[in-house]
Amino acid sequence: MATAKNIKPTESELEILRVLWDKEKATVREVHETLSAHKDAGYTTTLKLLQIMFEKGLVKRDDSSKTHIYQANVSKEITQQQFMGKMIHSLFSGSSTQLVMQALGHHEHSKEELEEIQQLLNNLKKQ
Amino acid sequence: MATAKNIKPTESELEILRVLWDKEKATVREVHETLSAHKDAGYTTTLKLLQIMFEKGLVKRDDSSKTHIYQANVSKEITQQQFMGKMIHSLFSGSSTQLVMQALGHHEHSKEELEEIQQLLNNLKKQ
DNA sequence: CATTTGTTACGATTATTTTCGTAAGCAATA
DNA sequence: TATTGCTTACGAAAATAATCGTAACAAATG
Repeated sequence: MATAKNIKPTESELEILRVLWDKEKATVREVHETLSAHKDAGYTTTLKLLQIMFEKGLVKRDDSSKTHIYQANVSKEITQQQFMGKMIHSLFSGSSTQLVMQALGHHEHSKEELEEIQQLLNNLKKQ
Repeated sequence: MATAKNIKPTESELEILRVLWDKEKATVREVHETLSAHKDAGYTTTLKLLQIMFEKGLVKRDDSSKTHIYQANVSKEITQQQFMGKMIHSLFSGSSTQLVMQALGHHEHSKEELEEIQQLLNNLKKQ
């Protein structure tokens, strides 16, 4: 089971993916140590989850040495898009504009960030 | 169990909330009929779900007549914010700006919509 | 009045997700 | 060599979510 397109990671799987996206490569222990900061589950729980994710193709691993080394097998960008799509559909009646307005209106954005958004907006308007 | 702040609706519950947000008030049958369009589950499944949601405070109901009339008890806006917050945290490293850019970049927006966003952006820049 | 139809209540089953306990193996080290 | 520590594998329990079957009842209808 090499690649896993359109497989939706569960909540816990997402937490692990976040660690892997951040670290690029990691052992079970490293992942578990990182998660431990704000969650408490046993080591074997993390291990099992990674094994399941491997089955699904969400991660790949190098098992050439005793201690396996894991790596994400789905990109952060694709996963973001997947979840965004789902969210737009289920909470914003399919309108990504509504979602954008919501996010803009209800969260803090620095001057620099607003400018960054303005740039992108300008580009889009040119089309 | 009157109000249910910070209770996260499940996938199925969200589907039902969508119907209720749209219809304002509805009987179990109406909800079920609507869902039937793109999902197939038995009538009692929808009923049970609505009963559970009532327990949790996600919906309220008028049971003065035999056929109960349900109504959402959490607003679409609050729910949107909840999910957005979760998403920003779990997939965009806490940056709502990144989320906005993603949504702007990867989805279609009409000229009118872009203008609408520009308006909001202008307002934000004034602060 | 008897029957059919539509409704709620609710226990129970099934499916999915999360968690953990235990076994087995290997490698470092006492 | 024996022990200790860290690792994977894996079955199974616990927790959560979704589904349905059946009973009970009331209102409409024949």
